[in-house]
Amino acid sequence: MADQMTVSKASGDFGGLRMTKQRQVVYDVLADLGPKHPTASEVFVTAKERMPSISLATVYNCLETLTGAGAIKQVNIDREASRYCPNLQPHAHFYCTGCDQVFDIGLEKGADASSIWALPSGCLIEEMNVAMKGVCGTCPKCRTANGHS
Amino acid sequence: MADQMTVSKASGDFGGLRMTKQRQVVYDVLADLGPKHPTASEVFVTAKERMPSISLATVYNCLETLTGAGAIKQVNIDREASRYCPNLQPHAHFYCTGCDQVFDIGLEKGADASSIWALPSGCLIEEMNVAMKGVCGTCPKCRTANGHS
DNA sequence: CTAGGTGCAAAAGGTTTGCGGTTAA
DNA sequence: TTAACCGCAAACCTTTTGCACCTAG
Repeated sequence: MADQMTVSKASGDFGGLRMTKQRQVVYDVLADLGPKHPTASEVFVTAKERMPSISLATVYNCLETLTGAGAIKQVNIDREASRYCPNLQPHAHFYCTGCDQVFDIGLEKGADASSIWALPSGCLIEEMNVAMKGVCGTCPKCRTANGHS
Repeated sequence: MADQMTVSKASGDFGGLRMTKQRQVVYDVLADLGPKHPTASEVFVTAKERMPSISLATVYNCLETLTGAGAIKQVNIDREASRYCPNLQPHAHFYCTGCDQVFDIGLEKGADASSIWALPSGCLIEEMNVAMKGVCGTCPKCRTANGHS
């Protein structure tokens, strides 16, 4: 049972990052929207409901800062707008073309995402990004797409 | 020994695709620039040397069409401009921050890129994209970056 | 108090599109 | 012949930036 208390990380605890109200709101929105993997614009919409004065540029700035601080992750799928993800575990992203949603996909027990690749010796991976596309087969739209009438 | 005669794929053989001079030039440029993983702009520069009348929009259109036909692959690393790749084998891309190059990374013998992920049952992968970032450790710049004076 | 963050508006960069003329099949 | 494609320029969308004001520490 993973910790569900991610609604509001203790203020001022992002590795010495100066915690402004805007950054807190942006982080909280992302934690609340959690598995929706919202884009910057989508974060902006919800953030503006909670803090009407916030600007889109600030949302971008906050997302970049939080990403740099390692508090969140940026997710790029194709050329679409970046999405953001509060899940810090190593995982892949699966974009379902049926329901237009993004799912986090964890590693199989004991699996290692880098050992399957024939890396030239000396290569040092600092970051790996795995994005999949397909149909999830469980959502209503996908069942239809899969021919379950 | 893989077939190296990729300089110019027989005209009109991209799965029934209408083969225009522009598409042929774009494909040839990509095949020639091969492992450089050029961006659309870079393809445009070389294509224009061979066919001065070609336009950037056409290069984009051709790259998109060729990608759709499965003749080439589009490679997205972070938010940078898309790169294109004539290598149709399953492989990952490694971007070296030291020498600013992109390398193709093949799978280890017998490895399977999807089986390491704990996919919900019913999930059907149609496409997988693996991008890594780091230092390759072999180019001069990387050796410097790695502290080899 | 002040370094750093914010809001705004404008710019940048990559990519797509609309349209009249052109061309492969 | 003609549906599909090209070249051009303008539009589009996401993201970044410059600058004056504001605020957390």
